[in-house]
Formats: sequence, C-alpha cells, structure tokens
Amino acid sequence: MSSVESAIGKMRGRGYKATPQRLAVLEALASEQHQSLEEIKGRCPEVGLVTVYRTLDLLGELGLVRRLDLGDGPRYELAENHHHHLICESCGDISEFEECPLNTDRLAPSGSGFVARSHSIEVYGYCAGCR
Amino acid sequence: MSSVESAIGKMRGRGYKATPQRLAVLEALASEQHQSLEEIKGRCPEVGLVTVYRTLDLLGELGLVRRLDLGDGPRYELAENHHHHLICESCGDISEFEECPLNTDRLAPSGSGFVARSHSIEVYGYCAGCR
DNA sequence: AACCTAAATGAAAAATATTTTCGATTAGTG
DNA sequence: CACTAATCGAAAATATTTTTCATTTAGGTT
Repeated sequence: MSSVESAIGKMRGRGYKATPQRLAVLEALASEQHQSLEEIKGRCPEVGLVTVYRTLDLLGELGLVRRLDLGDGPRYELAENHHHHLICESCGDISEFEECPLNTDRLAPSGSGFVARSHSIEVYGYCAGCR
Repeated sequence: MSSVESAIGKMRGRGYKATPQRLAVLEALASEQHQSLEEIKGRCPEVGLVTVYRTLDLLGELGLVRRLDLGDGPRYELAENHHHHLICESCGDISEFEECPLNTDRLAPSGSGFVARSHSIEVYGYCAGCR
C-alpha cells in the first residue's frame, strides 16, 4: 500500500473526507522530500492556497506529515518516509540518507515514560563541495 | 568559557561588532532551549524587534544558532547545546534529553563526502501523560 | 581622550505569509 | 437521488518578516 493510500485510509477512519484536494496535496508530498509550501503548491496548482494550508494542518494533526525547518523556512514531509538529513552549514544544501544508525525502540531515555514511534536525524557539517 | 562568550569571540573574529543588543539576544538564547521568537523577545525587551531578527540571522550564518520547527512555529537554539528532542504527537509537548546514542563522526554515510560536525535527533511518539 | 568611519540600530513602511470568515460546493451516507 | 455536515475558495483580516533610511555606536586611530 502506498503511503498516500494509507494516509487516505487513516483520514477516512477518523471521519475526515477524502477530497480530491487532499489527495492532490498528499501526492504532491509523496513526490519529494522536505518541500516548501511553494513547491507543494506548484505540484497541485488546482488546489486553493487556503486548502493547502488546511490540509497540511490536518495531516500534521493526524501525525502523517511533519513540518520542519532545516535553516531556510518551513518545510513539510510525509512522516512515514524514513530518512534523515545532511545539512551543509556552508551552502545550505540539504540531502537525504536512508541507512539509519538507530533503533527507534531504544531511543527515548529509559525512565522518561516516553514511547517512541519514529525519529528523525539531522547531521550538520560540510558537503563534499564546500569541505 | 560560556557559550555566550565563545559566540562573542567568534563574532569578533569575523569582524562583527559585539553590541549590547547581540549580547542580550545571546543571553536570551542561552537561558532556555528551543525558544520561539516571542520568548526570545520577552527575554530581551530592550532590543528592537528588527535587531532580534537580524541577530538571529547573523548567528545562524555563523553556525551558532539553529532554527528548527518541531511542529509549532519556528524556534531557535544555540547550536552548541548538545541535546535532543522528544516530541509528543498527541499534546505537542517538547522535552529534551542529553544522553546521546550517536557518534557524530560515524554519522554521515560513507562515500557521501560529507563531513559531520554536529547533529540533532528528534524522537516522535507519546509522552508519559498521553500514552 | 576626542575623533573617524564602517557597521549596527530602530521606527516606520513595505512585503510576505498565514489565518479567519462566510457563502457556495461536495463527499459520503441512507 | 436527496440530505447534511464537512469542506472549499475568495476576500479580508492578522501576523510575521524584510526593507528602507536617518541616526547612533563599537572599535580602531590619532
């Protein structure tokens, strides 16, 4: 099942309607990591701006989308795309990597009472070009 | 040397002036993790809003401050305060932890050409209260 | 210790970004 | 296929961030 389909399912399950606009925003999100609002809008120009905002809010509440900020403004990404970020402190370039050094289950400090479901890592440094 | 002092040193070294306003913003940042702009402003009310923005930008360029977004709007923190975040997906509460499961040096994927200097981890899940 | 000068500040204005409002439309149910 | 609560979109209202520009100041130089 694609992450878009499972997101739709989750929305329906909670009583939200699966409108074409929400579909379009989800597909825009699925097509690339950590996009800005501009980029998302560009990928679903038929959806009104307000609806894009509202959909991102809704998806955020459902835990399906995360908003992050890696130095330039706000960006959004599907929470289930497990990947991490390399951020160049010199040129600001952002890239991703998949190979994950962590086990989510062991992440939260013991005794904190926190139950970890997922995680995200940002590595700051210098990219090959700027090094 | 406190992180404020070392930040001042770094600014001077790069030819930026150590003004009382910049000092005040740095001290505001040092007094608490991941603060919103409102909180920072509240901690240095004598500094003009524009200057707060400009100082945060400058500190960001120098790599001393990071902007992040953990679900609610933008927040700022001193980059050298090594700590990580626990974010509750239910109530939105954010807490920190120090004990770090990672070695920065081994973080960037081999072959990426990326040189890691520091990192930050966000753990998403449910806090003790919401669990 | 009183210049000098480039850098920095603050207030107001401008530009952007985000949220609210509210009448019109529609997904999903019966 | 009708119904209705949920959703949408356009405009207006707010909030946030950046720009402008006249004034002030940090830090170096006499």
